[in-house]
Amino acid sequence: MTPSPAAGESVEDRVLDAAGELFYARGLQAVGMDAIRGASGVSLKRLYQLFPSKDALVEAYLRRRDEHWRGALARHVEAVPAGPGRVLAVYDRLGQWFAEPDFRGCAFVNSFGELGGTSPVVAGLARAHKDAFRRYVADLVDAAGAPATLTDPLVLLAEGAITTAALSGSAEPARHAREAARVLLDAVTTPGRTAG
Amino acid sequence: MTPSPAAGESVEDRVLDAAGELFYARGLQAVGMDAIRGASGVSLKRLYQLFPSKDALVEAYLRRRDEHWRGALARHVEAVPAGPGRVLAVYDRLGQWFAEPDFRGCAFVNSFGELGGTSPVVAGLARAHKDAFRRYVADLVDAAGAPATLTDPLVLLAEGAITTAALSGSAEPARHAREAARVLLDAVTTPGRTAG
DNA sequence: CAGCACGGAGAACGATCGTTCTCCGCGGAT
DNA sequence: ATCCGCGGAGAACGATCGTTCTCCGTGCTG
Repeated sequence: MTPSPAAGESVEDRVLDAAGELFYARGLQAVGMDAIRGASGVSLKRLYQLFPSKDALVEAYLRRRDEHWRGALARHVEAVPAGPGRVLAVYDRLGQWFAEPDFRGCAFVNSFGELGGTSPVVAGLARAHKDAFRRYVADLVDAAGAPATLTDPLVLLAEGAITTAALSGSAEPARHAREAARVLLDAVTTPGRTAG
Repeated sequence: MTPSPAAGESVEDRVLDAAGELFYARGLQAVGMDAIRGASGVSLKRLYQLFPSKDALVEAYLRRRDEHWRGALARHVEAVPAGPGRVLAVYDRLGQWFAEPDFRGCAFVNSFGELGGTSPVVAGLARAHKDAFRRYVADLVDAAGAPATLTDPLVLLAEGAITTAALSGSAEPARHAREAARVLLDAVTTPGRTAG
């Protein structure tokens, strides 16, 4: 039906690809609809036929980013054998991500910082993304036979690694988080003293 | 010299107080100079005499916030006896902060997410703030007699707690981070097995 | 070939924002 | 009492942006 001049992707995908790259690199408010038109090659008229407003495009961007990000994580994690190794694989995936040349932190944290105070939609999508990530880690912890109390510390390490990698421009935080996670897993497997 | 109608604070302080509250609550770009004029009661003409541009005001806001934030942390930490307890006191201070009614995450992370991709000044100030925090934690770790390798994991826990508390609207992450930090400190004090 | 619906390019419009300018009233000096 | 200069209120200006509209060329239908 609709001709696809670049590749086999639909016009909507081309728009979302271009918009996603720009939004992530420069921030939501800094990217105008005109820049998206230029990057996607889709006319303004068609843009507004596909998405009724910039807000709707931002929402679509965040929803798609959530899917893609969690999909890539799951694919990486599920390539390693079931067990505690899958928990550690989360940090390996983070390390891969941090090393990507255009990495600039978590799109949801960035969007929340920019618009979370004003836009309930953006705030809600960011919360939903983090909740889904936490649930995923909780499932991995459970499947590894580790106590559920480990979930929150492990999530905090991941979250801290993302922010620290973004600000410092280094992929090192992934290794630090992974090592700390291993210590936590060991500490709970081999109970030392539990001080008050 | 300059009359201070509200309290003993200078006009510059009144501006920075008002601008800081607005910038933090709504984001940098969402706050216009007119809103700052309204909130501070300082005329536009005087605003531009004190700060040559909005960018300069943003920079002054971030510099002052760095000072205040780290000052409050140091005051809290130094109220507890020297030793490992001071490391844990960091997370207690975070818990206090998270419970403040207008808490909305780290102002530097938020600003970086919004303008870090565009403004080298904002990116640099955010990096400097995080570096200073890391150095402070490193000093506490050192003073506690703990190995320096603990610094990075402890910082990741703190960073993750800040982000998670902001997104979830809960102060719980401070407790989780504190407990994980205690386990890490214990694990290194009482060496269990160190697997490869 | 004439008529027509569609889509693209980009102008137009209204709103907002950073920044500057104008106008006016007040307080101090002579 | 008159003049002067400072500061405030807010209009003005130029730029940008989201959104819509106009105009034109193109390809299909009879």
